Amino acid sequence: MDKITIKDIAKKAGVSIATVSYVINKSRPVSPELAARVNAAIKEIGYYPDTNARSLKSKRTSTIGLIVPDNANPFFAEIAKGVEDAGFEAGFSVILCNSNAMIERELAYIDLLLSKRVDGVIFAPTSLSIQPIKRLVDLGIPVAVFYRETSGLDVDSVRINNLESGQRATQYLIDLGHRDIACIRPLSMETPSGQRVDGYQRAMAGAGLALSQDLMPQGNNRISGGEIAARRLLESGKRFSAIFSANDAMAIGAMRALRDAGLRIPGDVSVVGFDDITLARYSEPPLTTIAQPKQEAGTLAVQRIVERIDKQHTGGPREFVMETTLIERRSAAHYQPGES
Amino acid sequence: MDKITIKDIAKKAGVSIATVSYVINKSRPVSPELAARVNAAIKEIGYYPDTNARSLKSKRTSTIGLIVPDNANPFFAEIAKGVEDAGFEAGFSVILCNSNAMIERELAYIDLLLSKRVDGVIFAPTSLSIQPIKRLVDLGIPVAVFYRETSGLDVDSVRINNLESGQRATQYLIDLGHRDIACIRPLSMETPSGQRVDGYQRAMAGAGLALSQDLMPQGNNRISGGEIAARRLLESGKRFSAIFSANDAMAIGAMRALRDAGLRIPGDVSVVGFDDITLARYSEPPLTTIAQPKQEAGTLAVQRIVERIDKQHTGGPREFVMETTLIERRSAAHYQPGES
DNA sequence: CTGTTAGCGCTTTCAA
DNA sequence: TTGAAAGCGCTAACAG
Repeated sequence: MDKITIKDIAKKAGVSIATVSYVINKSRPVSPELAARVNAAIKEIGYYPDTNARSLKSKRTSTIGLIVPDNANPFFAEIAKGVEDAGFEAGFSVILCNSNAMIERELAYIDLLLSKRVDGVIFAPTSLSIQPIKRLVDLGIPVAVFYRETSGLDVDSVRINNLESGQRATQYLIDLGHRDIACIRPLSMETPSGQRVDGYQRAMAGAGLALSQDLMPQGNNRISGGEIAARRLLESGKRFSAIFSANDAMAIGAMRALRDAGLRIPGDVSVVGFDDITLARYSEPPLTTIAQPKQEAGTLAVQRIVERIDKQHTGGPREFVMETTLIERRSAAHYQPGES
Repeated sequence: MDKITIKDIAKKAGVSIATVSYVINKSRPVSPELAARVNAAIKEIGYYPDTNARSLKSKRTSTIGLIVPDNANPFFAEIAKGVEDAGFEAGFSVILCNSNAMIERELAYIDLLLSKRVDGVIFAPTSLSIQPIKRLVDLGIPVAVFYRETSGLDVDSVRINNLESGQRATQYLIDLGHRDIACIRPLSMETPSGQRVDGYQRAMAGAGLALSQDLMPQGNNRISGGEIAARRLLESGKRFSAIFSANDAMAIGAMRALRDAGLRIPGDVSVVGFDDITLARYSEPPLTTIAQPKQEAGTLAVQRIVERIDKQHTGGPREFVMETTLIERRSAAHYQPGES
C-alpha cells in the first residue's frame, strides 16, 4: 500500500488529475457526477492530499512556529495552549520550539522554521536582543512577540503593562494602610518583571513613601530566591509590614521564609505576588496576586499573525496591551500595628 | 527581496543548480573552488533550502506529530518537553496537537498530520479506542503510544506498570503499620489510574486485609473530586488511618478536606498519591507519592519512533515499561492508634 | 464543464 | 568533476 497520489484517484475515478484537484479544493465548478465519482474514489482508497506538495505552488504552509523558553513552565504551557487552540481554529498547525532560554537555540530554530517555510512565527524571546526577530522580519515573515516592546521592528506584540500593574499591586498595599512596603526584585531590571519594580517605585513615590535599598532585595525569580530575599529582609532589621514580589514564585518562597521565622501572613506581613501561577492558588495562604492572561495572549498572537499572513494588515508594528487583574486571595490584609 | 531559491544562488555562484544541491547536501564530491563559491553565495544572499520541496523527492519530512489531551496540563507539558527536546536532538520538528480529550479532534489531527506527511506520530490517547491508532498503522506511519497497551497493533508503547506501582504504594502504607486503608478511585477503572486501584486491591488481599466499598469512593481525578471523596469517607463512619489516592490531584483535595475536618496529616491519617505533579512538592504537607518519568517518557517515545523511521526496527510492537519511584515526603507516617 | 500541461524548489539519475 | 533534465504531488493557467 504505497504512497497514493492524486493520480491514483484520478485513474480510479476515470477523470483527469485536474478535476480531482478541483473537486478537492472546490476551486472550479465540477459536474455532480464526476464530483461524486471522485469523492467516492477518495473515500475508498483513503487519500490524503499532500499539503507539502500543495505548498510548493501556493506559497503557504498553513504552519506557524512557536518559540518559547520552555513549554513545561506552566506560564508558557498556557500560552502554547492558547496558540495551539487558536491555530487549529484558524487552520494552522504549530511547530513547538523550546529555546531553553538560549539565544543560539532560538537562532537555530529560526533557521529551521525558515527552511520549513512557516507562514509566521510567534515568539517569546529570552533576551532583549532583536537579532533573532530581525532575521525573520528581514525575510518578510510575520512575527508576533510576547511581553516585549516592538523596538522599532515591524512586528506585533502582545503584552501587559508591567509598570502600571506593578504600580497597582503596590497601591493596593498602600490602600490597605501599609507604609513600610518591601519589594523583592529580579536580578535584572531590563526585564518585564523589572518594570514591575519601576511600578512599585512609582507608587511609593506617588504616596510620598520613602524607598530604601534595604527593602529591595534581589532574587533569582524562583522560590528559593524569594526565600533568601525574605531572610535578607528580616536580617536587615528594617521594619516592613508588606512585601510586593515581582513574581509569584519568589512571593511563595518569601512566605515560606516568613512563616519559618514565626511570622503570620497576613497578620504580621502582607504579601502580594505577580503572575498568578497555578501554585498561587494552593499556597499557604493562597496568594493575592496580579494575573495576566496567558491563553488569551496566545490567541491574540495567532490572530495578529493570521491578519498579517492574510494581508489584512500590512501597516507597521502594532502593540496589543492586555488587561491584568488583581486577584484577592488571603495573603494580604489591612495593616495592623504590631511588631516586625 | 522575494523568495530566493537554489537557482538564485546557482546563478550567483556561476554553477548549475545540481552543484548547489550537491554542496548543500554533500551528496557528491565537489571541487573546492566551486564549493567555496556556492557557500559564499549562500551566505551572502541568506539562503535557506526549502525542506518541503526537498521532502517531495525524499519522502521524509523530518517532522513528527505529538498528540496529547492538553499541553497545559503539567503532566503532558513535561512529556511534550521531552519529545521536543529529543526531537530537536534527532533533527525532527514536532507539531503540537491538543485533542482536548475529544476523540473527534484526535481523528481530525491525525488526518492533518497524515496530510502533512509527518514521519511519525507520538500519541497520548484519550480513549481506549484503537480507531485513531489503526488509521495511522494502516498507512504505515510509525507510532508510539503513551500509557496504553499496544493491543495487538504494530506500535511501540511507553508506559509504567500501574498495577504494580499502585500495589507498591499500598504496600508502603501497610508496611507503615496501617490496616484500614482507603482508596480514592477514578470514575472509570478502564484507565491507567484504574489499574492502580487494582494494585491497591492486590496489596490489600496479599496482606489479608479486607476490602470495603465504603472505603473506595470515586473522584473525578481532580482536586475537587478528592475533597468530595474524602468527605464521603468521613461521613461513612468507617475507620481508616490511611488513604491511597489514584492520583495526586485527588490526594491533595483529600488532604484539604481532612484538614478542614480537624484531622492532622500524617498524625491522624496518612496519605499517598500518585504522579508526583509539581503541586505535590508544595502541598501542605508535602505529598508522599509515586513518581513516573515524564520527560524521559517523551525521550523514549522519540527514540522508538526514530528507530522505526530509520528502519532500524521493522519487527512488531514493542513495550517499554519505565520504572516508577516512591517519593517519601511528609504526608505518610507510621500508624499510631488513635481516633478516626 | 473538463483535460493538458507548465511549473513550484529540490534531488538524482544519466551523460558528458 | 560537472551539468541537463526528469520527476516528486499538486495547482492553475490555457485550451478545448
